[in-house]
Amino acid sequence: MTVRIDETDRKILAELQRDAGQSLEEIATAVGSSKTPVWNRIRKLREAGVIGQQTVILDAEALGFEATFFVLIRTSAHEADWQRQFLKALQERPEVQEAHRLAGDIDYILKVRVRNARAYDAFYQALISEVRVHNVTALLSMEEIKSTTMLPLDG
Amino acid sequence: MTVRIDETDRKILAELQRDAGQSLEEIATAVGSSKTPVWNRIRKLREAGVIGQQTVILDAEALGFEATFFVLIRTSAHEADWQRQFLKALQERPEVQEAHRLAGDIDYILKVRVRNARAYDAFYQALISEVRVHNVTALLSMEEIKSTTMLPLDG
DNA sequence: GCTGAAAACTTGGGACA
DNA sequence: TGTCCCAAGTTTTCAGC
Repeated sequence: MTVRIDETDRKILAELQRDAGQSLEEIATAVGSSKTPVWNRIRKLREAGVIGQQTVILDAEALGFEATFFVLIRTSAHEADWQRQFLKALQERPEVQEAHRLAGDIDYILKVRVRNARAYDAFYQALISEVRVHNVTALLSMEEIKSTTMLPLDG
Repeated sequence: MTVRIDETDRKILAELQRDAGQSLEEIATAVGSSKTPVWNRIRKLREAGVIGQQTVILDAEALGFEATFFVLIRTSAHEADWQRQFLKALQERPEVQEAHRLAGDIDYILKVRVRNARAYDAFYQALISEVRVHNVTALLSMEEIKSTTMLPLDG
């Protein structure tokens, strides 16, 4: 499960994060190695699960997803059964882009991407009808200042 | 700037989101078309900026990024100059994966990914020394329940 | 705006230092 | 482990429908 990752692996991962569409040769040049060794490292990192999904970042606004909400949830129900149901509800709803269980006062935070405020309300009503929650605060994003999936691997 | 996107475009985008490493032929089959038309559509969508960065999702924990914080920021400074400086600070810090300006009571939310709690503290100290903020609440993630960049394009 | 095919490039793997 | 090289497959362009 744990993989030993050296400097070259880290450089390869940084290149792949930056642009996964590059040819093997470009990556090899960028990291100062050549095709076969780079290819073997990539294969190993993929097998180890360090490299996951290869995807494309789409322009959410251009596709009509104009509202992003961060939802802070407090609950009084802490039983295993409630939690299982809540997790299942989140996994099933594609408008939930992120969900984290938190330490402290607030129990969960969600990032919810929807077409408009009405679509958020529909989501909210569906959620609270499926699972009991104690208190919900929705924070509406006015402007996405920054959004990246890149990890800083160069340090 | 605005592109007309039809059903076929939407299917292509959904396929690319799901797996950007597929061959043109696989995508063409999946959407019920053939290589050349699919290729022309992809090119147009790329030019229009609907398709952005092509990347790879890495396993943050395997790479030693073990702490995620959501940071809620209230400020009393609403001058353009302060805002410019704050935005610049966020853009420059690679540990900030998301930053949104919010409507209402809380002014900004950040998602910050760091190696450990000490690294978060270093980030926090650096941030408050660069820009004046009124009130900061950090929410520590205990568990990433869900994380995706995919938009639900099938509806 | 599609089909089909040709040209250029890329991948994935084998033989060898 | 890395370098060189090849066959198979893929991308990109283009003429014709």
